[in-house]
Amino acid sequence: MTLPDILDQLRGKGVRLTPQRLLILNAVSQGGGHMGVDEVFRKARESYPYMDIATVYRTLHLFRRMGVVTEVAIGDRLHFEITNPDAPHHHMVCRPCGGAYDLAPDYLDQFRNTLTEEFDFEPDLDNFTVTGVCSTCKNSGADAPSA
Amino acid sequence: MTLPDILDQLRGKGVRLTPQRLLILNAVSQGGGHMGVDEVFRKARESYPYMDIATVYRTLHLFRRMGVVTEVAIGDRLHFEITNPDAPHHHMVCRPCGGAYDLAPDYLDQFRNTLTEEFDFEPDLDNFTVTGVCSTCKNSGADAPSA
DNA sequence: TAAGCAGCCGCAAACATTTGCAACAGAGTA
DNA sequence: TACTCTGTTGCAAATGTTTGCGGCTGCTTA
Repeated sequence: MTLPDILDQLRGKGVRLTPQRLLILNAVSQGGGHMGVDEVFRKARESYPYMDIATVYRTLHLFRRMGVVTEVAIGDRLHFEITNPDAPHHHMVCRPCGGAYDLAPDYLDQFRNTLTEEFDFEPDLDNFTVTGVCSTCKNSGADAPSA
Repeated sequence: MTLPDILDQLRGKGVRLTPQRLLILNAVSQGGGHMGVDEVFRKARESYPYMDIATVYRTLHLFRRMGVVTEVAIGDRLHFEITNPDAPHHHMVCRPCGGAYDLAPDYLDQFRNTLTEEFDFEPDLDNFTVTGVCSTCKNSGADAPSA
């Protein structure tokens, strides 16, 4: 999914492409991994100093609704990445170190089936995040209880 | 787990029992289900009009750290319930209607085992919430995409 | 290219939550 | 009971996020 593809997709849904939106999309796509809201804001403001933080929030939420970006909860803050429909994945976020790891979707398939079959509950598992403690932190004792 | 038991448990951990904390604990336990922060605040303020919202936040977070209450994310707001160690459970939260359903822990056991064995990642599945669409909302079309 | 409209932007205020600080109050000790 | 120490409270300010509103602009039609 390249940037031009994403722009076509947005245009197709009737989303107006403003300079602000292009800057925000660029910021997320160039950020590499998962970008925090303030990172996106600062990066976009480098090119356009009048950029408003409210616009960043509104635009990121719009992009999420449109499926263009995916949000990942890291700590108690939301981060965003470009959605890649060719390689959907979930996330494992390490509480002690804040690291985010990708998780292939099939690890959750069985869980999804169970909820659907047993409870007729359709879980939101397109974009799923599980927090915990990663191997590195576990071995360094970073999550040792303090009592 | 009765209230006196909880108080003993807190005292045992060296937590100071102030009138404000007792009121907040009472509010959560009398609320029945999952209480929002403002619900706890309003209920506690009925008995003590000087109750401060900051105290409510600080106390609920303290109780959570102590394992006395459990937090459940409903929508984008946190709710709290008294922890019941005899019947641990997870939650399914319906996005359209905000309903919260209990989920027995064994539905997640296999998922936990997989993450631990494959990735040496220790997930936080003591208090797990999965959002989605419940049976009722699914059948009434409450979550139908608006195109 | 010009005009019109729906939707977007920047601003400021509202809201939810967290934090710093000085005064206060449990709980232990004498 | 009086004293002391440490942790808690209420207040207010800071922070992160959302929303209302008037003016502006991308996009479409002619």
